[in-house]
Amino acid sequence: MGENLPGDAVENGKKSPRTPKHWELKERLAELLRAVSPGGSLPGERALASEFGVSRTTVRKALAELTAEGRLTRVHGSGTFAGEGKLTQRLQLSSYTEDMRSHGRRPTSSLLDARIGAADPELAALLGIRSGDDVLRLRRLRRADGEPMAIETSRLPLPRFPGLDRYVGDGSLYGVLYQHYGVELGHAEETIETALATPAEAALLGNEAGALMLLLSRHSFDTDGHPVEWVRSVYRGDRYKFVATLVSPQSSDDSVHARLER
Amino acid sequence: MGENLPGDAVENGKKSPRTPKHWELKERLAELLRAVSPGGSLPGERALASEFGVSRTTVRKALAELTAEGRLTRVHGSGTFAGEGKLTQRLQLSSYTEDMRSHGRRPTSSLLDARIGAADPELAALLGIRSGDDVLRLRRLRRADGEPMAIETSRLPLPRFPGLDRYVGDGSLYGVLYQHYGVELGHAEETIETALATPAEAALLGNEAGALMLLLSRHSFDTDGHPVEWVRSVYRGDRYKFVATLVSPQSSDDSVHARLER
DNA sequence: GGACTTGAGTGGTTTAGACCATTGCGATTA
DNA sequence: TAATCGCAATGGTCTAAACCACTCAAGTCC
Repeated sequence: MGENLPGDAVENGKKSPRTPKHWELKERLAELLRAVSPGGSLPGERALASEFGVSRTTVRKALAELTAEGRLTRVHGSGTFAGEGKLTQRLQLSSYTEDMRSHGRRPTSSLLDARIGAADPELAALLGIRSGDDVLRLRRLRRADGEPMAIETSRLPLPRFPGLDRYVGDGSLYGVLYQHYGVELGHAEETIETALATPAEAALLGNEAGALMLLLSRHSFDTDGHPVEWVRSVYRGDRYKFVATLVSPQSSDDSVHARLER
Repeated sequence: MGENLPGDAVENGKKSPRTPKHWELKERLAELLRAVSPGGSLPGERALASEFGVSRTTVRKALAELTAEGRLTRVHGSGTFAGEGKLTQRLQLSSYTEDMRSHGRRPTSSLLDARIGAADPELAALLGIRSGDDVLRLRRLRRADGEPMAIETSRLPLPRFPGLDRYVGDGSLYGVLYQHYGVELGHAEETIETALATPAEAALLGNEAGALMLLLSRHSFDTDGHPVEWVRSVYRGDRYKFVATLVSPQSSDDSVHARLER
């Protein structure tokens, strides 16, 4: 369609619709992929390279993008398979466990390690303790139907929850906080951004190093407004999607439509 | 074709510390990068390759990841430069314009095109109209301090907003809806996931094809609960970060800590 | 039967080199 | 002076080839 781009970069009398080979190949593979049901296998890289008359490097670049988009799953030594789409996670102060169950998934969670260390100044400020105070660091691996989905690293202020390290396990952390300390969560501040998997994360997630990830940071407070935890979670970008329900800041006065202006 | 589901293998115990060269190089480059102020330049690919004794391909792979993380900016024909960190956008029913202003940024928005087309069944359902009804499609390019940040594609039901296509421009769409139709936004459902830039999007954003993107889909309703728009936005993953404030579903009864269980 | 070995096939990493496209600047020219 | 040209440097794409690491099943051995 005619796209008139006002003052944009369309000078150069010779505008080449430069389309890299690997991109064109990607679209042809996507086409080919539509005929494959989830879990089905694709030809090997070498076969694709000779079939489409390109080098294996180019095939790999196209496959890499399809993989990053979650449309392919690749298993070293085994093959390339059609992906299975994304799960969604509600952006609210609710339970991973419940969210997954409501999607008909079987959620599990395992504690990777629990360590006590000293808070640096930044972390101390976040947790409302003094620099150098003890902090409990928990790392959990979350799965859905047995498939690794996310790595969650929580940090909690031990001075506020003495003995907490003796209570934690594979079960509910929030349950422990409630039963032993009477603490309930009130609100949290959460940020979402993109990231790439580190080799260690990739190994745990059955993912590839450098894979697309969604990085969530959550700063939770109890019902009295005191900080409870600082959490950093990495979710597989090829399998996850977050959902939020947004509500208009106020009912109706003059300022509303100004605040909603776009 | 494969019958079994791949990718469920999770090893434990023996883990060869296999560290690819490009990853090790990436960390060394990150170190080198700390000594460079934002906007400063790095040596060329060929220079780095010979300096670190690796091939240019390996250098490019390391640089590609750093770029995807927003820590580098690369300009074809010019060089490689240190990045400038991410902006944040509040996840609420507020204005892009106001958000940017509150961060001291100068936001601008330009209308790329406005077209009228027929709704397919799915879109019609989302917008509360009949399949085949007219839909106004708006594409906007959003910038901060002149730098392209996002492409936003909105779709609105024309039967509900007759003549809307004559009112829209570079200005506030929500303002137009309020002034001409008395419509204010009530709530919206928003999903966030990762995506890769298409060549067209990349060209508009001054980005690279295949770059990391945050894909936002928003379904907005007015204060009466009627659908107003369906928006699909792609934000630069290397420059953007989203923030949400989460509130505990309800005050206090027995079910609360159960719902908060993790 | 059960445990082990082996090897073919797969994806993963790395190399060296060629060529293309864009940029920016210095030298040249009108 | 001002515009243009040329060219070197930069990043982008692509190839061909080698080797590594992992998987899986067929074959072998006890």
